[in-house]
Amino acid sequence: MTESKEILEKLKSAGNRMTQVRRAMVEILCRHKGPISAAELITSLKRRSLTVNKTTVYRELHFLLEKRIVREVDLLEGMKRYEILDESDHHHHMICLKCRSIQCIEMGHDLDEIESQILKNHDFKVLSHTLEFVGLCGRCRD
Amino acid sequence: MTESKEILEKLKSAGNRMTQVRRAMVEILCRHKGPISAAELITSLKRRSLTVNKTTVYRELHFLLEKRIVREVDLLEGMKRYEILDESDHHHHMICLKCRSIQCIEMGHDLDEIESQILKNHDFKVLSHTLEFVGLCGRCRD
DNA sequence: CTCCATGCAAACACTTTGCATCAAG
DNA sequence: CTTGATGCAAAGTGTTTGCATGGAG
Repeated sequence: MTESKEILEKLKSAGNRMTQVRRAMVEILCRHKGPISAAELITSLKRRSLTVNKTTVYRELHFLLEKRIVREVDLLEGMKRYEILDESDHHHHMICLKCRSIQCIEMGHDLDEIESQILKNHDFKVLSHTLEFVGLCGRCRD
Repeated sequence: MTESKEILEKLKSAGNRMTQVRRAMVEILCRHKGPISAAELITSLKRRSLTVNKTTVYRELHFLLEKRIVREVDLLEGMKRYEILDESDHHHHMICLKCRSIQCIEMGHDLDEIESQILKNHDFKVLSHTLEFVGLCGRCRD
């Protein structure tokens, strides 16, 4: 789990304002396992007695996106999800068709070989990829 | 390129009505390389002097989806794309960041090994996956 | 003639924008 | 005090629904 304190320090020392919403959102994003949606963030904030307008949440997410604190994840649900961006932690997701649970899965550099092949064979320089696995988790297969 | 004639025959002999819109949409989907959006379909139809309401296009796409003629593709653009579903043609996409072009890339069963590892190590049965490569095509790298 | 297909308007879900107000530093 | 953060209402975008009409078989 990435430390929210570190991130907040970094933002502060870069001259960004430290507001209640910003602090709370970074903390929630750090604690939450798996990517979280704007709506879920609002619920989480409310649980901390912080009633925040959706506009503010979306704007803060854009801010964190721009600062490369979070990254956007699209799991084909018709909405975006966000998770802390940690360059050293390359992972993908497993989405259960039944219970809709989302687990992360470490992947290392399994696609590096494929991506260098793509450059050779297709003259296309891969900068990033999205890879999500859809299926059934153990509990839902019983 | 999948033959639209075949698909239309199949649909007809299964007792489905053959309308101008259905015929045209299947043809466009077959001819178009790479996944196409609802809006692009409407433009394509207009080029054939067929002015079709978006509702009709969405409904026809759902119909083709249900009949497993097409599949949905999400390239993180905020809208869905559709392409002819051909079980024997397992491919993914390369999306250029600059020109937004979409190329298909054959992939065979490169992820089978990873997916059986996932079942073993994470007790998660992968049924399908999404894999898209984002980067720069040859022309845009010059 | 019987249904499925279609168009239109309106609703929907998620996200963004404009503008006035608020609060961090 | 200054500027970035916030709330609210409205607009935007992609998609879906309800309902009446139209056309394939």
